[in-house]
Amino acid sequence: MARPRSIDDPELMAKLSGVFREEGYDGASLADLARAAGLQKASLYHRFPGGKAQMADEALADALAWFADNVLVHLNGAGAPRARLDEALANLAVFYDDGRLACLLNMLSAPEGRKRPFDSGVKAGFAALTDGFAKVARDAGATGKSADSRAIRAVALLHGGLVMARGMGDTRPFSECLSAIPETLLADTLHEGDTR
Amino acid sequence: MARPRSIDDPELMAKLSGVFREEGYDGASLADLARAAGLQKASLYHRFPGGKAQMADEALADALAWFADNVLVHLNGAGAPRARLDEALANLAVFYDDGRLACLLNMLSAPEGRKRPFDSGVKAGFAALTDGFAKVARDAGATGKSADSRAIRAVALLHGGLVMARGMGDTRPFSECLSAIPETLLADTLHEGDTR
DNA sequence: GTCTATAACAGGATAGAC
DNA sequence: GTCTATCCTGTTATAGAC
Repeated sequence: MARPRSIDDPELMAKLSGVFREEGYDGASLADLARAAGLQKASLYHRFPGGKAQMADEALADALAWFADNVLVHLNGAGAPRARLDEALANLAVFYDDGRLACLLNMLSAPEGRKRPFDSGVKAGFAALTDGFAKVARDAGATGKSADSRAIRAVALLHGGLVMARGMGDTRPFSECLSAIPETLLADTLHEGDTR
Repeated sequence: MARPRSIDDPELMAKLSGVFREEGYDGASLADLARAAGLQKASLYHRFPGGKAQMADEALADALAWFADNVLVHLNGAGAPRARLDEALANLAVFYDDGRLACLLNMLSAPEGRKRPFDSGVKAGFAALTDGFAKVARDAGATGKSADSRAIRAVALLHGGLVMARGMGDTRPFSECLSAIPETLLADTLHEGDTR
């Protein structure tokens, strides 16, 4: 999506992503990133000539790729909508460590008109997830317009749950919101309070 | 809640809040804040001896006070649940400028264990809003446990909608999420797709 | 109370040795 | 490719005149 991606150490990217997810783009200093990576700042600049912006860029591309492989593939795949959705939600719970880890889409989208070329990646990430949820809703029988509405609400529940979990220092809001997503997307086939 | 609050220029606080909401805590430099306030950096330090942290602290206290006066007062007031909720949602739409302005609760909650004494304010803000929504749900007939779940989902919809709107540069997700809140809180009395 | 000026420091980024 | 050492800029913060 974003960059052709040369071969790079996945472990390194994971460490860098962790810093960005915890500190945000501005909050993450090169010292933080170097410490987490176990490298010197100059070494990071050898891997990322574009500096911090490139690190964030690749971290985002990495996350989007993981999303595509572990979440979207289920949402957009074949099979029963509810089963597909459960697979995707289970992997989302893993990705966000049950609400303990923030989302790069939120952490990298702060400033409005300024620099940051992340905007297109962030936008694409939200759109891809929304589309995936919408497909599940349509496959479950929702009309196109209703499916779109439900998908937006589902994405908002996911990210709102993450924001709440981080802000309150409590992962329960995230769990609550995740469990609300099936009802939100598939209300025709599920009744509130049923066996789940 | 946070500080006794000496008499301070509301206009100044509004300007500073705007910078924090747009740039985030780390992204907001003193130069940004001074420019927005129309003051010199040293003047800001005269008003806020505690520096940037105090500015953010007071901005948050300010926002919480506005919330209490314009949102919570309706949610926790008397009258028909739906009418109270509509009042609160209308004011929320104003506060967030229909999704164009981010929420301080999100912008100030980034780092986990670090410094930042905002955590208690952020937590209190989420809790107060959740409690207000829960009260509306209970008054509309929901059981205590169901009301709590619905309230968490409503808060998540609100903040998730804001995150989406900012990330996608489009206010429609925010509007969609706002309109989903009544259904979420009052599902017993409203059916999806009714006249609103 | 607000200004000009500046000190003290951290952050991002490079040079060059190995 | 990774290190040590360093530069330069922007940032936080303070001193002192008005």
